[in-house]
Amino acid sequence: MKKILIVDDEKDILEFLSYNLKKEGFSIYTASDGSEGLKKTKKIKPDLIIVDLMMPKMNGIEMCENIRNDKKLSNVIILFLTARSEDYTQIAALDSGADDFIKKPIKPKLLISKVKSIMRRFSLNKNLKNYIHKDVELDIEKYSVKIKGDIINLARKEFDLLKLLINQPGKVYTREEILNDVWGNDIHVLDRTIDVHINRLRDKLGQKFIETVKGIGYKICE
Amino acid sequence: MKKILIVDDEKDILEFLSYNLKKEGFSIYTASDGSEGLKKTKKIKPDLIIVDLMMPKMNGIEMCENIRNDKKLSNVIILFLTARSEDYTQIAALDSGADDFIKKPIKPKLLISKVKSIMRRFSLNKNLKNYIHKDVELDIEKYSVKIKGDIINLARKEFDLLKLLINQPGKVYTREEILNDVWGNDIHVLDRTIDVHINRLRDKLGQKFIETVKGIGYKICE
DNA sequence: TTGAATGTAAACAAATTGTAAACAAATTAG
DNA sequence: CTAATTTGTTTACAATTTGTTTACATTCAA
Repeated sequence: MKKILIVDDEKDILEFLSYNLKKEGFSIYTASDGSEGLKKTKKIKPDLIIVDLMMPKMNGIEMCENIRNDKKLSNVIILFLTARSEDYTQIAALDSGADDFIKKPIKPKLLISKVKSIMRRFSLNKNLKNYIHKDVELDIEKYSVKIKGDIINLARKEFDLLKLLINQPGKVYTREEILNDVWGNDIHVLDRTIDVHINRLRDKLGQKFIETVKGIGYKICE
Repeated sequence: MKKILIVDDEKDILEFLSYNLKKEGFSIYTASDGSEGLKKTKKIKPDLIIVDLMMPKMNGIEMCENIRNDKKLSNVIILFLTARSEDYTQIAALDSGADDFIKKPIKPKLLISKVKSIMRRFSLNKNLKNYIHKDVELDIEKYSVKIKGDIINLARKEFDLLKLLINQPGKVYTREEILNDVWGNDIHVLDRTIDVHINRLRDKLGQKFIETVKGIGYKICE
């Protein structure tokens, strides 16, 4: 289910948006200012954020810039909510990395079709809790992996790596992507470390489960 | 360089938009109605299309639906140009697959930051583009190439080379262009290396897929 | 016909990856 | 707390793949 984080200091608006979007089957999370919004973004990893431009503590633009500078979060879609439609404000917001605007007063139908339209456009990141591909079954909450029903033991890094790859079987993940996602962008580790973990995963999952794309990276066989 | 196609029946607006976007370094193409717009979209493969909602022959929504239904074109960004901001119209347009709106009267600064913003957003996803030409299907994300549905294995340079050529079937790419694009302008490699890779591609894709233009370079047969 | 451009196979060079083992760090058990 | 165990990282080297050059054959247009 798609997760939407709504960030606004006006309670009325939070409730209004929550109600309308929940009806459409989205998972709704809320925050009442930019810094809380940023924290929740990191924690929840929503698919889309609706954020008001003017808020106390940290305004929408700052929050947006913060998110865009974090590689782990950079794929989230950001919609700005704005009472004013002054060009100056819009330009600053767009430059900070916002994807689109919703203008107040908010019209439910327009809101929903805008959200759906932009979601469709970016609908690549699944945030499922369990992944099943071929004989391999991955339970994120339990941190466990089964092959044909039998539980096998994976070390944490092996698990995280598998979790990333299994997200989109067939998609090639570059070593850079893997490092960013599994290790984080500020941790320094050699590329070859990935290869070693891939090797260990292969020992445990079978040699044919993960495929090498030479010069690029690794992917899970479809 | 990013290519933008502008579709509008009013000459003034075409010129106004062209002028402002050219200044920003975009390659601008124009069309004066939906059906011409659709033809040029297929030919030019722009990165972004700005299209007026109301036009003779084929209106913006029809054009948009046509483009979204064509697998080969489905990655283009579409911005609607609209005089009125009626909800009904907007919703209809969004359902047709538009990515955003620009309202008349157009303010240059706002237009440019909107275009840049959405370009930036989508350039993150540019790797998701797929190319299909004749029996050959190229999936950038999966780094895989299919011929009549069968996956074949290409080395990295072969893949990059094919990716370039298939971008515009029929267009002749000079060796210089190929070197710049596939190898980069600071890497020194003999021209003949290209010929060898072309030769290997032909072995894998069939002899008739890539055509030699003697004294100039190579192109993919239309 | 002739010469430059291209096709092509093979030789050679460079790069990438697999893998085992050593080493380091973190975690767990006692 | 310390030792044992597990997990994570680096390293070294072999195997393999990929990339480039070379040499000679062939083609095509002037």
